[in-house]
Amino acid sequence: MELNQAVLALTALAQAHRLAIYRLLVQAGPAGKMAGEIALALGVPPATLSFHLKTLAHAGLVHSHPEGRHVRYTANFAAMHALLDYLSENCCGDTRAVCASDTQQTFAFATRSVS
Amino acid sequence: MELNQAVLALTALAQAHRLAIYRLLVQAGPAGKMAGEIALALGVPPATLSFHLKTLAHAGLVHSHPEGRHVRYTANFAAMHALLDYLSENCCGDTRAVCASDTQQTFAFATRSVS
DNA sequence: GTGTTCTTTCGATATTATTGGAAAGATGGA
DNA sequence: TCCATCTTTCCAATAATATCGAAAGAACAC
Repeated sequence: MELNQAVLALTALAQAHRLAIYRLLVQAGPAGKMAGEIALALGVPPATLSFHLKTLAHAGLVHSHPEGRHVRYTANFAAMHALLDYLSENCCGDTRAVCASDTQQTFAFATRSVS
Repeated sequence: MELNQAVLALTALAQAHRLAIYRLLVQAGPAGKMAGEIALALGVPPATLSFHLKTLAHAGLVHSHPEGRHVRYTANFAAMHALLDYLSENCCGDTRAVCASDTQQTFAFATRSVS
């Protein structure tokens, strides 16, 4: 992942409505949710919701699948995975022990299995 | 972590200069870097750099420690950890297998040890 | 076809963020 | 003290983003 793509994804998540939408889709799993279900769950006007969904989709964080006159939105888990890897890249110059000593917590997302 | 705090942190990271600064500090580890070193590494004018460092600090993503006339900035690893946990919270309604089946990759940051 | 439902686009407005020169504050050295 | 250095604040111009009513597009039911 490159910096500009990461900024795009982070910008998409850096807005209360969009973060709420994204989290809703993460929790929904691969089944995702219809645009209308999202609107109902979050109380966002249609035009506003559409604007934010478009932003999330453009950033690659969600996918949309038309189904009749509905549109199903799903979280793109691979994209989130790539973003998290990017944020932790070369953490502490890869001396993991140093990271761990910093905060009682391990900077553990550096230990995730990589694609 | 609550939504507004997460939005604050994501907003702080959603800007090319700030993301570059943050990654530099992550890679520097607990030793961090002086403001001047960051300016030199990234070629950002002093006033602009100060603005962005303040934004990152306000979001809790970095800490600042004055040392004489220099100021050392360090990444706050615990804050990043909390943000990542928030993003993956209740992933797929906690049926991890479903997440994994979505993309060949496990949504593995859900498996991290929690503070 | 006609009407209904779901979603998106249009457009105008309001709000917020970014930028960097110049000046000020604060520290250390001679 | 006086000067050089490091960082922040001030400020105003510029740019980007969020909002949502109204209209349009697209698909289903009858």
